[in-house]
Amino acid sequence: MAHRFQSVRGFNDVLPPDSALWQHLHAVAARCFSAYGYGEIRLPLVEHTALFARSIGEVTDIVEKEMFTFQDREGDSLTLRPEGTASCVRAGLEHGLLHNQQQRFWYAGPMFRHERPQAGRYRQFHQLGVEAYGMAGPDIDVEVIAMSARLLRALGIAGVRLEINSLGSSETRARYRTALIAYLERHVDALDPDSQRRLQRNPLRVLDAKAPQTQDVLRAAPTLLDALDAESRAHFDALRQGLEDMGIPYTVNPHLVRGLDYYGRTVFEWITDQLGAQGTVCAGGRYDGLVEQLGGAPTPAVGWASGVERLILLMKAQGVTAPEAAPHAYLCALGEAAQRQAHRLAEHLRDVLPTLRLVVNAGGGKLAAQLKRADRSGARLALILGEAELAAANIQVKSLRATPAGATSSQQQTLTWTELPARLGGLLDSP
RNA sequence: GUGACCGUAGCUCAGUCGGUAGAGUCCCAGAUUGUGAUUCUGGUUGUCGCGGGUUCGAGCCCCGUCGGUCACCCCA
Repeated sequence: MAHRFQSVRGFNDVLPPDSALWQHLHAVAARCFSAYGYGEIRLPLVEHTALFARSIGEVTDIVEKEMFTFQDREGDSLTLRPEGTASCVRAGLEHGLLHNQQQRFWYAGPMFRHERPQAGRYRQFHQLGVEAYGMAGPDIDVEVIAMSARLLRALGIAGVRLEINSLGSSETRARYRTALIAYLERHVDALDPDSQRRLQRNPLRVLDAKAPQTQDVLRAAPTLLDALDAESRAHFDALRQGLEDMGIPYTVNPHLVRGLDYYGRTVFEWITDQLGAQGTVCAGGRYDGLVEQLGGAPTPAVGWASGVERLILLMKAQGVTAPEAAPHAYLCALGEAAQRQAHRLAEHLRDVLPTLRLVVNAGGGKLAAQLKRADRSGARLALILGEAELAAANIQVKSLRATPAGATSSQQQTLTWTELPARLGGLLDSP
C-alpha cells in the first residue's frame, strides 16, 4: 500500500455529524447578527505581514512567534491572518467605508496561529466576530456585548460569565504602566519567572498571571480602575449602567487585560470553566486608535471575536444538537429496470417536494442489505420498488421508525406513484 | 517554544519475560426469521504511525521524526 498522509499538526477536519452542528451555529449566528443590522464582510485569508505587525503590536507573542508567514513568488512577505480585526479595518479603509460613517460588520472564518495544540486551541481555528465603527459612545459597547449575550443564549450555551474592565485612554495606560512597573520592581523577587519576563516586555500582562505567588504580589498593586482618567471613568460607568439596564449580569475584573496592543477603554471576556485551560469563549473591546494607526482618520471602533471550536465544545458539553438532518426516506430498488425508474422517481419527488431529503440506494444488492442501509441512514421510511411494483406503477412504503404516536415498526402499505408525494409531504419539517 | 502521556484491523482495545499478532464490534456469505431486529455458523480485513539503531530475533528496548491528548506559555 502507498504511504498514507496525516493532517498537518493543529489542522483539523470537521466531519459529519459535527459539521451539522457547525452549520447550525453559523445559521444561528447569521440570524443573530442581522437582527442588529450588521452586514457580513468576507475577508481574504492572506494579508501583507506588516498589517499585523502594525495593528496587533510588534512585541506581542502572536506577531513574534505565532504567525504563518511566507514569501510569495515576488518576494513579498505574506501572512495567514491570525485574527480578523486588522483585515476588517484594512478593508474598511481601502473601500472608503469608514470615513465619517457608521458601519456595522460581522465576519466568520479560519484564523491561523502557530501554537502547540491543546483543548480548544488549534493552529487553524475559526472565529465569529463583529466590529462597529464611527460610534464613540458607551451605548455601542453595550450593543455589541448584548449581541454576544444573545448569541450565546441562542446557541443554548449556559454557564459562561461576563467579565469587564476598562484600560482607559492611552495616556492613562502609559501612566499606569509606569506606576505598575515601579511597584512590581520592588517585589520582583516574589514574582514567578514568566512574570519577571513579562515585566520587561509587556507589564500589563503580569496582571492576569496564574502563578499564586504573583497573585499575592498583585493584591496590593495599584489598579487600572483607580488610575482612570475622568472621561474613561464616565464611559465605563455608563457601560455598566447600560448592561444593568439590559439585565446582563457581569463582574468587574480589574486584572482583565488584552493580549493585542490596539485595545483601550472597554475590554470584556465571556469565560467558562468547562473547557480546561482555554476558558475564554468570546472576547473583545474598544480600539479607538487602530483605524488612525492603519492610515485612516481617527475613528472610534469596538468589536469582539468568538472561537467557534470552543463554542462547539460547549454546545456538545451541554447536549445541544443540530436540527434533524437524517433523510426522510430511503428508496430501495430491486433489479436493473427498477433502479433506473427509482432515480427518475426520486428526481420527480425532489422537484415536487423541495425540502424532502431522499436517498436512493445505489449499486443494487439484496433487499435485506438495502433495508439495513436504509435503517442505518436514519430514514423514517423505506420505499421499496421491485419488479411487481414497477409493473403496477406502485410502491411499497415501510415505516422504519416509530412515529410519535407510537405505531409499531412493521407498518407497511402500498401506494401508487401519484399518491406518494402526499405521503412523503406529511414527513416534512414544519417551517 | 517547554514538559508529561499516547499511536496495534474501518472503530474500541488486549498483546505477559523481546520469539514474525488477537478479542469485541463493523462488514460479507449462509442458516433461522415476519423483506431491516434477535440468535447461530463460517469468512475478509494489519507496511503494529514513519525512519534508523541494538539483537540470532523488536509491536515490546534505544534514538529521531510525524500525528494525537493535556498542562505551561499564549489566546478565541
